[in-house]
Amino acid sequence: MPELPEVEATKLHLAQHVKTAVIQQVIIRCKQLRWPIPKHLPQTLKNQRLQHIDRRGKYLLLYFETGILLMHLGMSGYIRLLPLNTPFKKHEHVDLIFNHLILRFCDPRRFGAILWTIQSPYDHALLKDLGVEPLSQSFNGHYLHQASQTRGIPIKQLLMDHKVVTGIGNIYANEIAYKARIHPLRPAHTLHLTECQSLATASKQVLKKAIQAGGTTIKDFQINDTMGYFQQQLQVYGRQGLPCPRCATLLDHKRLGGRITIFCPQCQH
DNA sequence: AAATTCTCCTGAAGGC
DNA sequence: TGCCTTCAGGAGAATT
Repeated sequence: MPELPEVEATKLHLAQHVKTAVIQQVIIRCKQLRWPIPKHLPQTLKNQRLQHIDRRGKYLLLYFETGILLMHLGMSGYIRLLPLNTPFKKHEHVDLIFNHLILRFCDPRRFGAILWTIQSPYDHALLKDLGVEPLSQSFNGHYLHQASQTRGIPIKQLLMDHKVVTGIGNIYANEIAYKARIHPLRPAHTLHLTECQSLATASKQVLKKAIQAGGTTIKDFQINDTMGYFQQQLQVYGRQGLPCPRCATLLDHKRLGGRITIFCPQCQH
C-alpha cells in the first residue's frame, strides 16, 4: 500500500513526465472516493498547465495555474501514465488527459481522495496539522523523544501518528522498529533518548531505501496494484511465524488498533 | 488531551 | 464448485 516512499516515487515519476504539460480534458468515471471528487474539476482544469508537483506526507500536491489538486492514494490507490486512448479497466476512476499521455488514477478500495483547493495548501484542513517530514532534519531523536513523553501508546503507533511524523504507515512502522531493534509495543514514554535516535535514524534509512526501490520500479512503467515496490526488501512485514532475518527466532505478531504488528521477540527490546 | 472505536470499500483467503 | 464470513488497511470523525 502506498506510504511515503511510494508517494515520493510517484511524485518523481510525475515530475519527470507531466510537469509543464497542459490538461486537455478530465474524465471522472467514479466520483465517490473517500470524499466526492469536486464536480467542477473537468471544467476548472481544462487548459491549465501543471506547474509544479510536491508531496506532503502521503499527499500529492499538483500545482496548476488557479489552484492545487490534492491527491491521496488511500490504501489501494496508484497512478499510471498511459498512452492516449488506452481503454480503461475496472477501478480506474479518473483520467487527467494531457496532450501526450493520460494520468490515470486507479483505486479499487476507494479510500483515496482527489480534492481541489485555492488556498495555501498547508492551510488546508487535511494538511495543516500534519507533523514533521520523516526525511527532514526536524525529525530526529530529540524531536521523537519530546513527542513520546506525554504518550502511553505503543511506540509503533506513535510512529504512525501523522500529527507527530507524517507518511509512515503500518508496513514501514514495522520495518523501522525492527531495524532499530525496538519492541513495537513499548509504551512511547518509556523510550530513552538514544532509542529515539535509533528510531529516527532507522526511519530515514528504511524510507530512503524504499524510495530508491520504488523509483526503479516506476521508471519501467511497471507500476500497478499488485506489484510491491519494496516487497523484496521487507524484513518483518508479512513474515509472522517465519524466522527473524537477524537471529532466526520465529517472528511473533499482535494486533494493535486493528493493525498487524510483527516483531522479533528475541532481538527487539 | 489522549486513547479508542467506528467508518468508508473491495478483493483475497479461509471455512464448510 | 460455490457461497458464506473474515480480514487488511489510511486516517478522519465520533466517542470515551
